[in-house]
Amino acid sequence: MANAGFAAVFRELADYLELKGENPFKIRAYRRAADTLESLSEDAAQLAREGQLKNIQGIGTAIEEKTLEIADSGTLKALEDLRAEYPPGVMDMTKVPGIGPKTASLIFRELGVAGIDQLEEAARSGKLRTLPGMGQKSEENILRAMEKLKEEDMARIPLAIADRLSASLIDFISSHTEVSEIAAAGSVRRRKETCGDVDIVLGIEDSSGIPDLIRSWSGFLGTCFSDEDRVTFTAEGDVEIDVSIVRPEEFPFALLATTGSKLHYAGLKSVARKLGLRLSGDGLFYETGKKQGAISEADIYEALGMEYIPPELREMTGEIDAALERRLPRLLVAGDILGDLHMHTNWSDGRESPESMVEAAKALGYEYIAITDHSKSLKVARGLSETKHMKQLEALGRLRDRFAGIHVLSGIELKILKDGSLDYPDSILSHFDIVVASVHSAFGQPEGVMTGRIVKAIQSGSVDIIAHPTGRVLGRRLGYDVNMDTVIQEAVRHNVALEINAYPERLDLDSTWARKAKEAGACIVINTDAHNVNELRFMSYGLDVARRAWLEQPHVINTWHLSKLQDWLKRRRMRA
DNA sequence: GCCGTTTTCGGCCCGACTGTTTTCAGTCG
Repeated sequence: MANAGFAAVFRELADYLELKGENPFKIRAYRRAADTLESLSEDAAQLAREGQLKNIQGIGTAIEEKTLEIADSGTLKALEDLRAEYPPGVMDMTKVPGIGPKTASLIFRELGVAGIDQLEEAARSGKLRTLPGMGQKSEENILRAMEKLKEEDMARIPLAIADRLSASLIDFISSHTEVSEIAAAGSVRRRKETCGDVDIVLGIEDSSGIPDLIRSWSGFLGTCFSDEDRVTFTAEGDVEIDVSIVRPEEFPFALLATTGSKLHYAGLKSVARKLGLRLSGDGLFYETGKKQGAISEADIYEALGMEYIPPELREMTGEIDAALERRLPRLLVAGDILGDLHMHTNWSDGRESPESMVEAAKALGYEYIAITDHSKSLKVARGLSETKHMKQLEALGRLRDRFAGIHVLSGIELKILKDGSLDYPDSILSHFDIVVASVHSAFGQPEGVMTGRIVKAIQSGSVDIIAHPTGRVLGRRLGYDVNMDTVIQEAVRHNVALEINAYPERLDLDSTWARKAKEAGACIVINTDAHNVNELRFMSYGLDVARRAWLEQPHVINTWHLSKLQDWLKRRRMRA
C-alpha cells in the first residue's frame, strides 16, 4: 500500500474516534501521523518492518504497529469495528455546517437517523428539537445549512484526489500490459477544481485482458459495467472510474471526445460540419466517407482550421472562436512562476523552520519567497504576538544574508477582524515587505457585512494581497456570502492583488472568478499557503486554475522578476 | 497517541460564538 493509503486509514480512524468522543489529543495524534505519512518520501511499510517508523517525529510504537497491521492485512481491526458500529450516513451528517461529531452521534443514538435525507426529514417533522441541547432555532439552522449544501454538489471530489487515483491506475495498467497510449480525460484532464468521476482513455491492440487486470488493481472496489470497449467501476473513496478502451488509431479522437467538455466537443462538431466533415469518437470523416487520419489531438484541431486548444480551456467560454482566429492566450507554465508569496513556518502553525522553507523554495528554482506567519488573533494557528513577529523579522534578516540566489521577503498573514479592521496597526505593518490579509472568523456574516469587511481591508492601504478571497473549502464548506464583483472592483481601484490559493482543498479564487478578476484588470497572485516543504508543490494546482482562467504572465505578480515586484509593492505603499 | 523528561505521567493550540441553558456544551477556525 502507498503511504497515502496508510494516511487515509488513520484519517478515517480519527473521524470515527471523534464520533465516539475519544480523547481529542489522541485524535489529533492520528491526524498528525496521517499528514506525516502522506508527505514521507520513503515507503512507510518498509520503515515499519525495519522498526524505523517510530523514530519519525509524531509516530510512536502504537502507530508503527497499526501501520504494519494495515500493510499485512490491508485494513485495521479497530477501524473495521468502528465502521460496523456506525452506518456510513452518520459521518455524512457532519458535513452539514453546525453539526459536528457530537451532534451527529447524538442524533444517531437517540433518533436512529443516519444520513442527510433522514436528517432533513427529522428536522422538518420537529424531531430534532426534542433532543437535549437542541431547540427550534437549531432545527431551522440545520435546514438552512442543508439547503445551501444542495446548491453546490458536495459529492464532487477534489481534483487532487481524482488526480492521485487516475495517476495510480494509469501507472498500474501501463506497467502490467503493453499499451499503445493511455491518458486521463474528462474533468481531470481539463483540471477542473472538482470532478464528478474519473475518465481514462486506453489505446490498445488487444483489450481482452483489461477487465481482469483492472479488477486486480489495489484501488478497485467493484464493477458496475464491463465489455470489450469500456470498464466502469467504483474505486476507493466511492469514486466512479470509467475506462474507455479503443484501437490505437482511434486514440486521439476518443481522447478528444472523452475530455470534453460536452459543450466544447459539440462546438468542434459544428465547426467540422461547416467544413463538410463529420467528427466522432472514432475519427474525422469526409462526406465521401473517407477517413482523415490523426496521430494526435493537435492534428484534429489543425484539420478543423484552428489552433490547438489546451484541455483547461475547453469549456465553451469563447475558446473556439479565439482558436479559429488564432488568438488564444499564451497560458502560464510552471517555469513562469518565480516565487511563492504565502507560506507558514513553525513560528506559527507550519511544520518547518524558515530555513527549511527557503532551502526547499530555492531547490524549486524560485527567485524569491515571502514568509507569512499568522498574526496574533488567530490563536488556533498559534498566531504571533507583535513582539514575536518583530523577532521573526530580525531572524528573517539574518536568513536573507545567509542565502544567496533567493530573496526572502518578510511577510505576514494578517487577520481581517470582524468589523474589517486589521489585527495590527499600520505602525507595525510598515515593517513588513508584504502583507497578506484574510478572513478567518465570523464566517456567517450577511453578504453586505462580509463584503464591507473585506473592502475595508482593501481600502486600508496596508494590505497588498487578499488571500483565499471566498473562504471556500472543497467538500467541507461553501464560501462565505460575499459580493465578489464589489471586492474585485475595489481590488482594482486600490491595486490590491487577489490570490489564487493553490491549496488543493481551497483553489480559491476559482477559475471563473479569477477570469472575471483578470478581465476587470485586477492583479492576481498564485500562492501555495504551504505549511511544510512538500506543500510548496501545490503550486501546480494553482497554475491549473490560472490556466483555466485564461491568465497570462503580465496578470500574475509572482511571475514578475523581483525588482518589478518590489517596485509594485513600493508604489502601493507610497500611495497609501 | 506522542513526547519529554524534572524517568513514568502530565501536557498537548486557544477563544469566540451560538443556542441552549440558568452555567455550559458543541462547533468552528
